[in-house]
Parts: sequence; C-alpha cells; structure tokens
Amino acid sequence: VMTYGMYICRLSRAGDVEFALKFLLYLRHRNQPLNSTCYNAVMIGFCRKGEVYKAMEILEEMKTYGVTPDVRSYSILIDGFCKKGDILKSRSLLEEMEGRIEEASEFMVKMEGQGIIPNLFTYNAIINGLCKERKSEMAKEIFLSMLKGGLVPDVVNYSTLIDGFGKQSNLEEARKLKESMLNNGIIPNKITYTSLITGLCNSRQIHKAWNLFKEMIDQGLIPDKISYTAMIAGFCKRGDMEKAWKLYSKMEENGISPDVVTYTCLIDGYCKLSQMYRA
RNA sequence: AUAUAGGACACC
Repeated sequence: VMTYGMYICRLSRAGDVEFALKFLLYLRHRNQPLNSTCYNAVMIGFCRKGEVYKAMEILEEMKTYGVTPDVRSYSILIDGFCKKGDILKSRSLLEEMEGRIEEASEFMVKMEGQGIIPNLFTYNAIINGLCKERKSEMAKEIFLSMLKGGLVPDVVNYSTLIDGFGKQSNLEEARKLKESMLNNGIIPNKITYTSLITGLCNSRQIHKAWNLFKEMIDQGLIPDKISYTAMIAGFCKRGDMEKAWKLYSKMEENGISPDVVTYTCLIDGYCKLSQMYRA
C-alpha cells in the first residue's frame, strides 16, 4: 500500500491527477488494499485544478469501497471549496462565495457527525477562505469558536488572520493579533512578518513596515525572497527608489536571489519615477 | 507517501 501510495502522491503532485486516479481505480479493480492516504492524494490533485466536485466524487467513491475518510480528506475538500472562487473566476463573486462557505461548513457538520474532529488545518481552511473573501471579522469569530472548542492555535492561524486584516487595511487589528499571539507564546515567523509588512505598505505606513522588517531580523529570522520583495515593493510604490535599490543590493549580498516579481516591482518603480520627472 | 498562512501586475 505504501509503495502504491507514494506513487499516487507523486503523480498527483506532478499534476497528473487523471493518471493518478486511473491508477487508483486500477488498483481497486485488482482488489489491492488502499487507504485514505491514496484517496486523499488524488482529491488534493483535483482540488488544485479547481475540480472540487470531482474530489467530492472521490470521497463518495472511497466510502463506497469501505475506506473511511479521515480528517485530512475533509480538510482537503473544505479548502478546495473555499478556494474554488480563486480558480473559477467566471461566476458572480459574492453568490459563489456564500455558496462555497456554506458548502464547506456543511462538511464540517458532517465530519463532526461522523466523529471526525476538525483540527487546525480544517479550521484554517475556513478562516483563510473567509479572509480572502474580505470577511476577516467573521474569520476571527470562527477562530474564537475554535479556541472555545479547546484547540490550541498555531502560527498559521494567526498569520492567516493577520494577513486578512492587513488586506482590509485594519492594521490595528493585525497589530493586536500579533500581540495576542506573543502573549500566547506563539512566535511570529517570516510569513507573519511579511503579511504585516505588506499590509502596512499598502496603507502607506512604510516606516512602520521597515521597522518590522528590522525587527524580524533582530528576532533572528532570515527574510526570504518574498519578504524582501514585499518590502522592496513598498518602497517602489512610494517612489523611494533609493531605499528600494539599497534593499535589493542587500538581498543579493545575503545570497537571496530575486525573481521576476522582484524585478517587476523595481522596473515599475523606476518607470513611474521617470514619468513623474516628465510631468 | 497525503491537507491550511506571506510578495508586483492582472482578475474581483
């Protein structure tokens, strides 16, 4: 089972879900033992392609053939439903989103009915879905209900919420969340910091963002490509190309390779600057 | 061997 499972996981990861599914069905026909991991791997492949309904069919399929879905199976589906709108952009956003969250929550109820307890992954899928829908307040309520249920939050929960509030320009709430995570002994990581930095930059609080960037380093965290690019983007948007360039140089000095996004920010910044001179 | 969070632009 393990060897087959590994093969299915690899296929699914490589994006060849159709083949992974064929292989899985083939194994089932030959009465080979299959476990939830094999099915989960295929489900996530379909979810990543935006074909959540196919993933749902797989859930039914596994039940039919006597494999009990686990908490991961459900979490994968919930996450898939929450993200569907990001992949299929055709339908009206709000309608689609409400449907998505409802359907995802239905799954949560179903899981609980079957004695499968939602875990941090499950909750965070919903929290993230709500945040991306700009409903961070609601996300926070779900988060609080999760705490009431006795789950201990982790850095991912907090980072998700901080990013959500930051994207809604509610930096006060984002700051409070950072404080509360520290009070709970959860250490912000580079993703938490980058979320905060991006939020501050988009609210024209570059100075605070820069202080956080320095704080992150003081805390012993190593900024990566994304952290640097977020900060560089902030300087560029503001037309502060001197600081942007300085940070870009520092990034290279530290052996972090910029990518196309980093360069896009810099080029964009310089273009805007020359237009300002022209004007 | 399988699930959740961060960067420009575009989409919304």
